[in-house]
Amino acid sequence: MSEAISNLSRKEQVIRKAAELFKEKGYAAASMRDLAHLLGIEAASLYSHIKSKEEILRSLCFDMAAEFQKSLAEVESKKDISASEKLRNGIIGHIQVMAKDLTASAVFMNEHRHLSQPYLRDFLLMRINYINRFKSIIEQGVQTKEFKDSIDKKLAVMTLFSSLNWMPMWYDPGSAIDPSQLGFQLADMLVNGLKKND
Amino acid sequence: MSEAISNLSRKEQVIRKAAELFKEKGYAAASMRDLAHLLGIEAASLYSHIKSKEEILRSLCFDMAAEFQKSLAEVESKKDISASEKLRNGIIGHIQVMAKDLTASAVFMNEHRHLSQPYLRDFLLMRINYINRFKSIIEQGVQTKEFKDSIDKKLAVMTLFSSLNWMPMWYDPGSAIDPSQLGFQLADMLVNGLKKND
DNA sequence: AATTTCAAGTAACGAGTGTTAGTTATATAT
DNA sequence: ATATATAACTAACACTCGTTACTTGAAATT
Repeated sequence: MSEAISNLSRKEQVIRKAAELFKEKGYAAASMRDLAHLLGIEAASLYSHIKSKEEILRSLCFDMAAEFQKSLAEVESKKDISASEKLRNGIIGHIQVMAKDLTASAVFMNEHRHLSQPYLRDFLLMRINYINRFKSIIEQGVQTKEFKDSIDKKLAVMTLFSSLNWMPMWYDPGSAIDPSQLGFQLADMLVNGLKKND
Repeated sequence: MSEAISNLSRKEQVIRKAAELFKEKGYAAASMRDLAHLLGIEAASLYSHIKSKEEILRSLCFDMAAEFQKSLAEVESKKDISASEKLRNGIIGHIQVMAKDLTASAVFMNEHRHLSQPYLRDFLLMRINYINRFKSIIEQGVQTKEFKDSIDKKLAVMTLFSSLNWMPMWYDPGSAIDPSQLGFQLADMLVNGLKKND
């Protein structure tokens, strides 16, 4: 079935262009005719490759979610590691997943709310689960007294996620700082703060 | 002209409801018929109070922008204050402005891109200006050696803004932590980090 | 009591939406 | 050479969109 392969290839072209469009204009404001025009075809022709507009969004959101999941599971699997090291690795992993596809990451973050049920519910459950696993790492760090106990844990974890999730909106992959440095510095800033600690 | 006052009053009711709707569904996905239904009137009746859908968005975005502007100007006006104290005050001020209207803040952050030209251009220029003024505070802190010079300044300021700007998405005003504590802790976390510094 | 203002209503417009049905030209496989 | 699969096309559907023109009943002002 070599059809399947080449079909997938063209389908992925459509999905990637859609990601760019969704990132730029937002899912709701992006029309299928816009997307078709970007690809140089007619709107109806898109349906040779995809089932619906929302199928594109689903595929973008859930593929990213799976990659985040995988990255965090790998960090969690390593035993005998301090909480701050675990947190650092989690942050770096998250950044690396995003850096592999900044466009899809932006869609994942900003457009997931346009998923219909039951997909939206599933998505949000996965997301809460992911956040809670980071929260556990922070709580572990508080217990081992690596981290302050003065800071609200929900605040801490949401601040962390806010910082991570907005990265695709401003990060320029052609800039001086590369993704692995970015992850490292971001982790340092969140764990150690801006202030000199001497 | 008592008409102006009562008209403004009803107009503001419309705008506030619109803010809720825009926050929940996004500007593009929110229809004037949705908004009218929430207010218990017909869609066409909205136009007794507002000129267009986008006028609502403009008013939400630029009113918030003015408040942020005012808050930062006040912080900047205080002389003989360390960079970290200035940054802390800037963060607390920003959070307080947001906390006064979480719904409008969410729209300000997420929906401004649906402004048409030339409003979008104006908005983005104001925003860059605001960000750069925070960046100046950070640079000042690096010069006085309060802050590390190892961290990329763009990264630092964008991380800061990401944290601030996502707050309206998760903060529950009925929760244990109140807005002024939130601002204080957020500032502490970003300046000093999660780690204990002893 | 007469007039004006306010906030709503009805009806409809032109344009744009996602999507379907059915067709066709080109490239590939048999 | 023939059959198949791919990727496009045209035409159209039912629907929703923001908005305008005009009207109406109630409240406030004179």
